[in-house]
Amino acid sequence: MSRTDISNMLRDVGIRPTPQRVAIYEALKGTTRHPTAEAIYEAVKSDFPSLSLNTVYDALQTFTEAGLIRKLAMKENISRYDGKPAPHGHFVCIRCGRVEDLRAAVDEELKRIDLMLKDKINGRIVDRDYRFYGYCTECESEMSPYNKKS
Amino acid sequence: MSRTDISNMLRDVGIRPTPQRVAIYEALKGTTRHPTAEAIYEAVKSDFPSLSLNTVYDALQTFTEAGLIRKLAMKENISRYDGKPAPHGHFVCIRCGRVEDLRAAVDEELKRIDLMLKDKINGRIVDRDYRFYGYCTECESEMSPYNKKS
DNA sequence: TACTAAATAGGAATTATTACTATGATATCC
DNA sequence: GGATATCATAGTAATAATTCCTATTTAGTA
Repeated sequence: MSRTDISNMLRDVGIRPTPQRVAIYEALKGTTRHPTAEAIYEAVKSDFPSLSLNTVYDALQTFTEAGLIRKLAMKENISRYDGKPAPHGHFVCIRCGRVEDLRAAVDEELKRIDLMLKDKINGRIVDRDYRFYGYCTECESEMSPYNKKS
Repeated sequence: MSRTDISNMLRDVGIRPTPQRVAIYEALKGTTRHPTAEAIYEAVKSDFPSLSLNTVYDALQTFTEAGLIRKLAMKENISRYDGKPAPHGHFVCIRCGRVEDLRAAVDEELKRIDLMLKDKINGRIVDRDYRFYGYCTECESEMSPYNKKS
């Protein structure tokens, strides 16, 4: 998605496509790392030196309210952001902190589950986040008894 | 569960059962409101005036690490705590902020789903939180066109 | 009862996020 | 196309949840 495309898309949903916003959106879309506001700030700043962290927070909130991206609640109380607007699940490593999307196949299962549960839940659902916590494969191997650090 | 029972249980898992800790644990177990540290502090303080908020934070962390309770990540970046240690799902109202446990029947479905997904996920899972966001029934009725506030 | 290790509480420090505001850019209306 | 109103940016300061530090107290143990 080119910057022009992003620009048009933002205008379509009623968000004024400033250069900062386009760059912030582009940065978030270009990664699967679920970055923090700070990380996005650092990434965009390199080719946008005057950028303010406030602008990043403001843009992320604007995008979230428009449903273009989503805010992820993290136990460390530092928000992360996800460029994929459709509901999907996550795996969070409780050792290194990385946040991974679940594999597409798993997400398909979860979608089926949504339909199954929809009318068993009190209240009108507008979003969901199936979250798994554990040790990612990399941390698992680093923690292996044959590969202990300390 | 009496205070004596709590005391013994804490000792069993290697946590020194001080009066503060017992009262904090009791307060959290006695509610389904998923309170914040601050809320627990206020609740316990009434019959424990010398209590420090630090002690509440410390106790909650200790209990969480021991697997007795769980910490819930919230989008507002204010942690809430859940006295039920077993994995279960939540419904979060995006209007009033309340956090409800899912009905037992739904949790049963989710347990079955866990088994189904277990070996389709990379990494070793140690916990999960199926989270639905939406409007609780009370907020829905308050927002109804026949009952509009403003 | 004395000893040791850990818990408490108070204050200070940290830090993610928000609020405020002057300046600058963009869009709208004529 | 120019004047004007609206909105975005960026800087600073404010807010507030959580953590850090430390002297004092308490609980468990010999």
